[in-house]
Amino acid sequence: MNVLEGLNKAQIQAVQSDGGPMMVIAGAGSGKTKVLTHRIAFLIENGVDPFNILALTFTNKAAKEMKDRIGAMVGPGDAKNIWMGTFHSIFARILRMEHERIGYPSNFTIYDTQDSKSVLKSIVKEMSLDDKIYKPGILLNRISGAKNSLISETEYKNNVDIQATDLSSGRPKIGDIYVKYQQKNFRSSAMDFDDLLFKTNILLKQYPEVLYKYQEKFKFILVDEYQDTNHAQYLIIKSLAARFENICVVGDDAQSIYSFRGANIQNILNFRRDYPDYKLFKLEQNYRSTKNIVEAANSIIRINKEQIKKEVWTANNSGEKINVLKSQSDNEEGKLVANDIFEKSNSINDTFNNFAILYRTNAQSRSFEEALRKLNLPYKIYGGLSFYQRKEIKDLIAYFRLSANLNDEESLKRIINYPKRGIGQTTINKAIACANNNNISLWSVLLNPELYNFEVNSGTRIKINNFTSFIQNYNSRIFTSNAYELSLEIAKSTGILKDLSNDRTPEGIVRYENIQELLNGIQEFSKNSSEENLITLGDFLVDVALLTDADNEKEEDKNKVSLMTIHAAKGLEFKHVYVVGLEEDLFPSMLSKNSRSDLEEERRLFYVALTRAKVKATLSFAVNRFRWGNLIQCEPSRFLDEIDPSYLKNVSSKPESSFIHSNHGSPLKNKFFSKPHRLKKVSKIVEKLDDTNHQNTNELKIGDEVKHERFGKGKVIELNGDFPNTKATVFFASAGQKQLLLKFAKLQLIKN
DNA sequence: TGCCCGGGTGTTTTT
DNA sequence: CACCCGGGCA
Repeated sequence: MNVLEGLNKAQIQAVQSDGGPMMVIAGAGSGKTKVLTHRIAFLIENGVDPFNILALTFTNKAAKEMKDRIGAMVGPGDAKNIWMGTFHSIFARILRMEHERIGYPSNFTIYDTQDSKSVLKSIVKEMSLDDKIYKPGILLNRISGAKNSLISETEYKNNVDIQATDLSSGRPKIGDIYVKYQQKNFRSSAMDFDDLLFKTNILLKQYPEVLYKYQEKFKFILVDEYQDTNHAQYLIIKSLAARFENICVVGDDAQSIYSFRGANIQNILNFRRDYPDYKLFKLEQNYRSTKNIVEAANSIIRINKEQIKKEVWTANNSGEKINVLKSQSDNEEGKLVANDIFEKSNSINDTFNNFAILYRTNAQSRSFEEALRKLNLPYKIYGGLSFYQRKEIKDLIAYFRLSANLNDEESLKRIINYPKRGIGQTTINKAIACANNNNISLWSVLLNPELYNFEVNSGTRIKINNFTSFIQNYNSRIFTSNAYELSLEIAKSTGILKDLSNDRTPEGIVRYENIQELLNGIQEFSKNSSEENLITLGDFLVDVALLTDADNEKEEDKNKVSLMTIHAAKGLEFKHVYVVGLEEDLFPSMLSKNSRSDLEEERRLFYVALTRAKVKATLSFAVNRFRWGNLIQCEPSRFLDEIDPSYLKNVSSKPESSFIHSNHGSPLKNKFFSKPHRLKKVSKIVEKLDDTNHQNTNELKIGDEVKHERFGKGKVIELNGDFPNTKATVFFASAGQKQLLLKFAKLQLIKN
């Protein structure tokens, strides 16, 4: 197959561009993935060794799909040799290979968010701090933010600004917690998600020979969804690409929706600065959606101030106008949407997998589930509690994890008394205290109590010995036995299987089935295992923490209505999309309304939601909704006002032919359009924010003290260029010298 | 040590 | 409303 076949002119130019730095700004539905896959195929066909290609994606699923598509073009053998995956999985792999340099064993455990929070919780307890103030979520956010800005625990404690921030928020001990958190994880031979990126940075910075090795290896680097990379990821790419500068980044600033995770538009600006001779490609033709959808989406995104200019257009038909559904309650919203799907799937004979319901928060799924179930429509919820986060799954995997890494304290605590074996909390707490005092792993304490002054009575001692000795047995086999055989044996002999099969409640049966499913998954994983090529449980564990639900889609889920958050829908497309819960304080979220940039991110999120639709988009909002257990009144989302009304049908509170009773159905025609005062209010706010923005830009001078959302306090040392492209060089206490384009950077003037 | 009940509390989004 | 945690009791 010709790798240029079926591409338009702009796509061809990007695909066959020479090496060197290049950036592809790709509008929604413009064939971004196509360009990326074809470019990789193009490189291989032109003699680039697949082993020299590094392709970083946002999800494992995207990586797998891209690999398949490339395999179809250049052959599966070549495709298999490309290093393709998420940042986290690729660099976990490299860290395991280079583990000696960072002082970790190669079999380190990757802690997921639950594990990390649990570690923090025990630290707060050990330090006797108030757990109402030091909440694990808040702590993890702070630590995660620090790591993503490459601030180590020592730097964190020494940074005056950070300390001042923590003091003023009433949490001066976060630095000490960060220190303990790193110590404890190290003792457990464990890394959290952020460590994978942080330590990769350290590795590449401290060991030039390692950096050199991977620079030589990854001669061609491609990054998907570049708008959603964070600072730590940016630095990794930058250093790896520094030698050959064959770097190709693909993204769309209008679809940047992960700033809460540290993603920053700054990375796109940095790209221009880092590679001044870069080539820019813009993909602006949308192949996915109807004119109505594309133009409605354009009318929304235009309102944002922070964006790179582009004109997304389509040659597709106009299509149907966007429908707006109004309901009296969240339950009625569920019924209305389910009913609409029911009718449509009948009348135009579209299968259920062509329908998606997209919402802002996971908690909204309930009313849609109920309504779909009542109509007997098959559906699948993505996200929420992932398969791998279920208690029973985590329990069994904890046995595997502990067997692979005896130092893993979180796993040990989880299963030392599950199923019950008479080792209680008091005993465990005592052992943990000894581990802390001696700065040694919990496992070592259990193994040699007398060495670390761990006093237990002889009965408990025997129980502990039983436990450690059978774990040691698994430990000796985890890298040498067939994965399925050992996992089955562990599930049986620990009593987990029996324990669960005794529980005949509906939930208990589901739990049992989940365990079976996990075991089946492991069987599938190790089906090609043989004497020469043994596939072990250790192999399975390597990045089980990095797997998500989307990674193991099952055959029977193929024809179902999809329910998911908009974040989870990124990169996907459906013929019929329902964007629901369009109410103020829900979408846009209450928490986003204080800052202009957060609100713009919500708007981008809405843009992403709308542009998932190929044929028909439907928007929905409810007038009343249950939140925190009581009924509250809701106002329609400002986003409904912001769409150019010429792309909308009128509001209806009734489906056309209704067999569900939607009583109280005064079809409030254009209710939200007919509220000019609200419109005015919104634009006033926009104006006001504009003013402050201009003020900053115009009045800023050298020597001014400013504050940046992410970098904190800093001093302006240089100003270049004329408004609106004024660029400031600012020295930040926390982040060092930065160049910022004032129209993008949110600088706040503190003192001049 | 284990289990059950009641109160208090909290919601964005995820690798 | 749903979950988690802690207290009280067996």
